[in-house]
Amino acid sequence: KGKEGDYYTNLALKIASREGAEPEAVANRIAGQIKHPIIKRITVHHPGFVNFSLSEDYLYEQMTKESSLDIGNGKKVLIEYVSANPTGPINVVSARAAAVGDSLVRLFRKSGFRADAEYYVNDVGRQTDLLTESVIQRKKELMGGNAEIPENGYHGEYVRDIAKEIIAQGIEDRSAIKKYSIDYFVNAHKQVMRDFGIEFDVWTLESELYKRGFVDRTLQILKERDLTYTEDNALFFRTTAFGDDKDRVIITSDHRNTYLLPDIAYHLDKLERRYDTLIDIWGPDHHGHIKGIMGGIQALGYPPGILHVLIVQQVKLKEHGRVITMSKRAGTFTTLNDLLKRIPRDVVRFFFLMRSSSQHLDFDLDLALKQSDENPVYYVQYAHARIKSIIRFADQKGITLSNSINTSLLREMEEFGLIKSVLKYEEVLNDAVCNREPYMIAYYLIDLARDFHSFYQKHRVVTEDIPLTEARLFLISKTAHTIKDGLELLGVSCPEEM
RNA sequence: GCGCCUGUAGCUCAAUCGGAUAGAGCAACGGAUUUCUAAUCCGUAGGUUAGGUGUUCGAUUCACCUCAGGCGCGCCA
Repeated sequence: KGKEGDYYTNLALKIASREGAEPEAVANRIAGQIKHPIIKRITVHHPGFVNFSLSEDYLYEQMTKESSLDIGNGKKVLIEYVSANPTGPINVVSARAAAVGDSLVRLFRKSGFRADAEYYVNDVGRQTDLLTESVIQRKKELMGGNAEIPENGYHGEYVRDIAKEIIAQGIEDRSAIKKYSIDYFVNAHKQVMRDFGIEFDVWTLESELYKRGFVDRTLQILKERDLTYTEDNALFFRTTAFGDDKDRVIITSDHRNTYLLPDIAYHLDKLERRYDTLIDIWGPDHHGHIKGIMGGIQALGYPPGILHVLIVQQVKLKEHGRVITMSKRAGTFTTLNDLLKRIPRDVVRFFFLMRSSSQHLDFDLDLALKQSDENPVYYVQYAHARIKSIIRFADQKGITLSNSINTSLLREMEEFGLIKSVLKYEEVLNDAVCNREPYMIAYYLIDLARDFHSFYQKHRVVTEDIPLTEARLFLISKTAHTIKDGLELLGVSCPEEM
């Protein structure tokens, strides 16, 4: 999009600088050589930009075509996200990752990929042991004893809730308590994901990877390829061979696996399921693990480019102009559950997707609660509801869309604005998928809604002029359809009336 | 100390591979509706892009330095 015209290129400036030529002369030569029916006008501007304006006939013609994007060619993509540990509730960063991940799955599917959504459950290891011990201590406390919560144990109120249930059900055995505690959270996570409108295709348990031998196989491969060594009684994986700044421990001196070994095994499992691309969505505290996993992928013989790790940045909750502090230690962090209790799902989704996921996000609770023009999600939804209302009105008048719409009756400035905005959708989809950034859709929808509202303010749709009415009805139904499609990609509902 | 993210209008954020006069929303101010939804529209104002140096036709964007905020640097996940 240029300052003038619909598209621009800086090609002349690039050529001129390489050839030592005069930019505007190059631009003029380019402009002089391009002739195409879809281009109405080409202009050259200082210092050497070439601007293209599309012809009206081309725009009219495009309006009558169904838009679709197929850049995936049926390639398989696996998007793994949230994967919160079954040792506590889902926090706001994971909630944001949930919104982003789900939207990406929808985006990839929309653009011709075969995309699966996956959730990984770390149901093995020290954290689950700590949870188990914390529950046992709370149980002891509830039965009249003193709780001795271990160092780095879990202090949240939910630990007490689990202990109560365990007492009520008479569960005594440690391993049974462990299973009960993990199941408690896995089920809770499944439920809150459903409440958030997200269905995962696959839930993979870490314990299953052990059972199916993936962890042993991974270790064997690393050893065979001479990528491990023992130091201080611990087994190291030579990640420095793949550009890491230090090697990583995979088996501790007291013979426990660190997270890294099963994580690499998990990626082996994913890769053997024959995906063309893997996408992992992680929180900001995990960026240090990228090199370890990338090293693992390469050690297993796969190109590093097959995996894309997206770091979703942190979320700051704000209320009454103040930041709500989250303290894990005190067990007072805000969860996705809490958020959904207070704020409509559509708003939570839209707010998380309104910003680039690689940027820090301020979540303003006061604004989210407002059902007014300050809240952009309603702005977009309202445009759709307004259009539907007009279509109902036209219907009452007996005007419905015929097969012979004359789109060339649309000649007003606001009409062209809206036409171009609608036609831009395909490009926006492409950008959003290629950049893996759903916020581009959200931005676009706000723009599209604005273009519609501007048009609406200036021109009446339903008039005595039937051919024009039909052309405008066609334009706005196309707009409504696009809004609905876009909101679906964000996982936001699209009401018929408001 | 090292690494990653961030710093753009009062606030929250855009700005495509380095491109044109840095754009939106909210807040502020001034207007608009006898007709299809005012959860709307139009206008005004608001900027040393944290600061500095460099690279070049051109820097919010790239490099280096300084300042400020966040996160990570465990044989936890």
